[in-house]
Amino acid sequence: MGTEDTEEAQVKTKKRLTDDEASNAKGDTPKKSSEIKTLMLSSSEIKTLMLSSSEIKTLVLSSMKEDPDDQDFTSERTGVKRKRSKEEASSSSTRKKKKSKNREQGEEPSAAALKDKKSGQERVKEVKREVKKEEEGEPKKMKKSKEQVEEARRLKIKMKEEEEQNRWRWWEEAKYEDGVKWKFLEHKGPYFPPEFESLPANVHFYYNGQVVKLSAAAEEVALFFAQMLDHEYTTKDVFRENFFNDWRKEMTSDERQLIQDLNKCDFGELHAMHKAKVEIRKNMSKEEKLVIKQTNQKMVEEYGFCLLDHHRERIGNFKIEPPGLFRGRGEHPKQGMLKKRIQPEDVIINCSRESKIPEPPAGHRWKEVRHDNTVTWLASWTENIQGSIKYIMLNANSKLKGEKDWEKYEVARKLKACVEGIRRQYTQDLKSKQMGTRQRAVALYFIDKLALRAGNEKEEGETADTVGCCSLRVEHITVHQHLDGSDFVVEFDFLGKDSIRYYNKVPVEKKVFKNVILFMENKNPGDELFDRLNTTLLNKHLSSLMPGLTAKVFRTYNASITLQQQLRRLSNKSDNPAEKLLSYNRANRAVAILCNHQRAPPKTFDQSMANLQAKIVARKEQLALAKTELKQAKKENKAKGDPKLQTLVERKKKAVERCEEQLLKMEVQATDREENKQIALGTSKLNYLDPRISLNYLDPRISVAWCKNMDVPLDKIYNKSQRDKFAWAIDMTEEDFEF
DNA sequence: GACAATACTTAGTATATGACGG
DNA sequence: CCGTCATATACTAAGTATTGTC
Repeated sequence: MGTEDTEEAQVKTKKRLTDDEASNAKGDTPKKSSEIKTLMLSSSEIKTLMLSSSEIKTLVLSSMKEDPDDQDFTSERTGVKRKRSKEEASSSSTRKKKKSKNREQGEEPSAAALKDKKSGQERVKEVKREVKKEEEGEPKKMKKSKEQVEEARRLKIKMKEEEEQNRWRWWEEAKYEDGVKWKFLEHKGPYFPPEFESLPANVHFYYNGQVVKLSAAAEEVALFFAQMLDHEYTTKDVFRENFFNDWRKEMTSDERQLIQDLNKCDFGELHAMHKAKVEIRKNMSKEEKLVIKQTNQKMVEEYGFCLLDHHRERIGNFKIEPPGLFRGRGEHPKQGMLKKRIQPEDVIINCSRESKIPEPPAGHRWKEVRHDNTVTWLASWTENIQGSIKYIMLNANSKLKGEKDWEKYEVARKLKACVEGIRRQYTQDLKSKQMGTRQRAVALYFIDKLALRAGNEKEEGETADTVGCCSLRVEHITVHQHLDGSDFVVEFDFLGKDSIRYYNKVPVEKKVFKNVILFMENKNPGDELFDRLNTTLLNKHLSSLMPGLTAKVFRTYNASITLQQQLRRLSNKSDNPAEKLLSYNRANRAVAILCNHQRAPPKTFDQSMANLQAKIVARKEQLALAKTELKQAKKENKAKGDPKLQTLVERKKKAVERCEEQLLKMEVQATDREENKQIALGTSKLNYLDPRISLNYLDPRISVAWCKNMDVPLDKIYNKSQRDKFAWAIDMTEEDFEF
């Protein structure tokens, strides 16, 4: 029901409230559109690993799972591991096992081996550099370069294999008992941002024209504001007021006495200093930048990983959020408030009882150290703006995140099996005598058909005024008996998550239409449309229809099923690679429209579009030239038959091919972007469709299977981190996979 | 049963990175 | 080799959903 409609891709207008009113143009759906992701992978794959001794140790440790006596693991932990290994052996028997064999042979990445690996990676880099030089160089050097290309390729493949071997294939292991997220967890604790350093003596703050030397606390907050001066944030009344209030709280009483009016504050020198610093950073020499890079890498090595059940896992956000001025989205009532510096005394650490407990920074202690293995976070603190809890958690490529993701798609697939029944039921419920049931039915209809979010209640005045399905108000809906040739049209206009506007005119079933009118009767614009319904009630009902079913599952289900259908409809095995990618991107776009995913347009959109067109023209010329050169070379070759000329012909041929390929690619890219813009501009002046975000809703196995079917290399579709994140799907998916 | 607390996913924006053309 | 630009990653706000508490 929902999906067919999405295929028609009704034009939807979306944008921020603050933007100009859209023209509500109901244009035709552009016939072509998509976005080519040019993926540059090679260099990221060849990341130079700075192996600290700690990493080597952890790697060695994790590789020694077959040799527990040698380690400081408790017998309990090793016992668990042994048991799981056995289970793994039996449970994975139905799956592909070829790759796991190396893992079981207990290959030990000794320090020496690791060093070797590192040098291998460096070699690849060197070879690549040289290859680059060669390509531009003399033809006679080609031979050598070919060898080196070959070597580089081999090394790359070897590294890939190595990485594959080191990967934790958790999806082949048995799951833990309910609620248990890990058996062993060790980490270094979060990384704290550097302390504030007072301003240099030659940088002044002025109040009412007079130099004022601020206390350190006040100075730090003043600098937060000064740094943002270029942003329009700082011109908003709410922002300024919130900032000024919180700033004054940080002042000494003398300062507070003096500084009473933000308009009399002159942050000019602080602002200039900040800009100068940014400039200096930008103009740093290569060497200086390298030093910074290496320092960062060391930091990642030390704080960016944890040890979870014998496996070294990347942490997603190991840094404590630095202090600053809160920037909410949309018309946030708390924008500009001071986000305070977090101290170790605010932080709760979570890890194994028997692990090495992280050391708090010198002179500090943790708020608490707990050992709760039913949660996935490593550290947490309470943030002062909303009073919500922030967590340090693992990277998306970790077991904990991956398993949850997988589970999510499995629930959505289960919904596929029973969605027809559920639709029949809510269609029935539209006629219910119970008001609550009817409201539930209409809400469900919207959630299913339009992929609306559930719409939890929010505390008024705490956040921007945004809504989802259950929290829609009368003012967000307009009903039209007839509109643009359709009957029973409901017009939605509200701000959703992140204050992104949702604007849509949808023809609905008559019963739905009548109900909406009924729900709106005798209500004020500010009243709730579904006054007898909330997300808890809705989800209670849903979970009674199918275990694990909640409102958001519909978004996952409808997005994934749409992608699958669109891919089947749009792509052909006989298409050329660029066309295949275009189809893939178009299918993704259909999902982005469904999910109302947008972003601010790049400031330089028009410029870059023009650039691309110019490039295409240039490439066309180049192609023409290459063709004539090829002809010329062929002619000469025929006449003389020189072997040298023969190779020249070959080269020219290659050049022509390369040109054609690139031209095709660029043209597809141009089409894609142009169409993206068309969709966006047909609906809103300021926002663009963002097909990338839909990733959260799309079962990666659909894409993996599609790649296999279409003979498209996976790295055309997923970049490195996406491939890491979806390793489970890439490993287990065959070409006959069906969502 | 309301409501607050908790945990975890989703999402847009800012910034870093690195490929590519000049 | 260097600047420009697109892409990748970092960051963190803003959602969803469940659980605990009174």
